Amino acid sequence: MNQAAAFARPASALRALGTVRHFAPEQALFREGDPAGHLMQILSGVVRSAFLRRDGRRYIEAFYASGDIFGMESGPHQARGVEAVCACSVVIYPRHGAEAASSQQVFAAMILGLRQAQDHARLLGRASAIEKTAAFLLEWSNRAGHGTLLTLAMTRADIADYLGLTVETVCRCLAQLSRDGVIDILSARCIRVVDLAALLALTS
Amino acid sequence: MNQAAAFARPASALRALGTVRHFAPEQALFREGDPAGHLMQILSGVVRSAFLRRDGRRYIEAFYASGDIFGMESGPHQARGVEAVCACSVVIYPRHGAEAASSQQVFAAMILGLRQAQDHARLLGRASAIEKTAAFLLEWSNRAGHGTLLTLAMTRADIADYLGLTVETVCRCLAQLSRDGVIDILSARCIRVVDLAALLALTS
DNA sequence: CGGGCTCTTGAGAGCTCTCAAAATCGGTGG
DNA sequence: CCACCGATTTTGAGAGCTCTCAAGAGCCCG
Repeated sequence: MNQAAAFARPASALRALGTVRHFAPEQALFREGDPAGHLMQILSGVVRSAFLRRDGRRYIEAFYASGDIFGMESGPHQARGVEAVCACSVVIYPRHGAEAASSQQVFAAMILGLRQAQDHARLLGRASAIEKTAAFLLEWSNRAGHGTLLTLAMTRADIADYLGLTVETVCRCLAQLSRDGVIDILSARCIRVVDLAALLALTS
Repeated sequence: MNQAAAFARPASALRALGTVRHFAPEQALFREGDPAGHLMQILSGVVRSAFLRRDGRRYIEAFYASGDIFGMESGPHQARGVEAVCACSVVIYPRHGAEAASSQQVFAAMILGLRQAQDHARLLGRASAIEKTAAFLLEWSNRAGHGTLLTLAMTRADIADYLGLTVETVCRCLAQLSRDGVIDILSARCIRVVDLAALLALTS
């Protein structure tokens, strides 16, 4: 999963083709239904890819953080909005140019994206609320490297919409994990993983 | 979604590199943890890609039918079993040879696979049992072309594990759709779609 | 015709959602 | 620096949806 970090370095060839842009929290990277002929790579910050259902509920397809490349699958598909979760910097390049310049890299990013989508589907399909919450913490624990201190950029609502739960259920699960001594909730956005093994045990 | 059919024709260049094999119902196309250095394309029949959780429950990641290409994402990832749902024929070729011969085609198949995985995740994340069931019927309705008569190769258990539901819930939802006049259950595996618009309305 | 598997239907339990309200946090202006 | 305000987070109580457990019906195959 942290293969993503590998893209940060050899991206220089790509980087030359792209333009760096900065976004404020909640700002849209592009509008729904944008022609979408471009790839993006996160330099810093966190971004979310979200759908809005007819019934008003939101589904967050993925969070993208430093090093992540995405946008390969966009096209005349379903409208999705990509927004900054916090202040972030992004490299944007035209899709076809990028593919030509570094198809190998784009290919690798797509395999990674495919695996992540499959993992996400498996998580949503067959997991209890507590398991989903544990998996979420584990995912960001891996992204953060080996430190046990997580600083979450997103709100509980973001987490809930990513896990297919409600805000209240996410809160209750986090409280449960805290009560069980698995995590330590320093503040709402700052969580220390106390018992990594217990989190792993909740993941299948 | 029926872009898949497009691969059936220009696949001849690929086909020359691969070997055609036939499988009996329930037979494994390869074992879990197989080196997995190959791509596969379905010629006929239906195949499923499944995980077994520690708690014994099963998760079906995807069904593959005629024309579908898969195997791009396999690697030292998570063990999954790929089995024939019914008697089927498959072309198998070494992954690297195939990539070299027709990277464009493999690339397109991966984009398709990525979108399908994302669609599946969205379905599992934010949909009621009845919506999931409707989406499943719609998916196979699209695959079957414009006819309204569906012949399902898989059992209710397969459908349930694909949708993240139980067998009983799938039965109840199908019965509900039948009672509402949306579908007509001719036999367990043979369903006629009576009101396509109603199915679409259940999909967001 | 019998046996086993799949499918269907019912009743009750459990988990998550909904609705509601209190507590906490972060930023703004005095 | 402090008080205030809105947004976010947390906690509680009850409802609803899906699951579990159970039994009957239908189907295929020997």
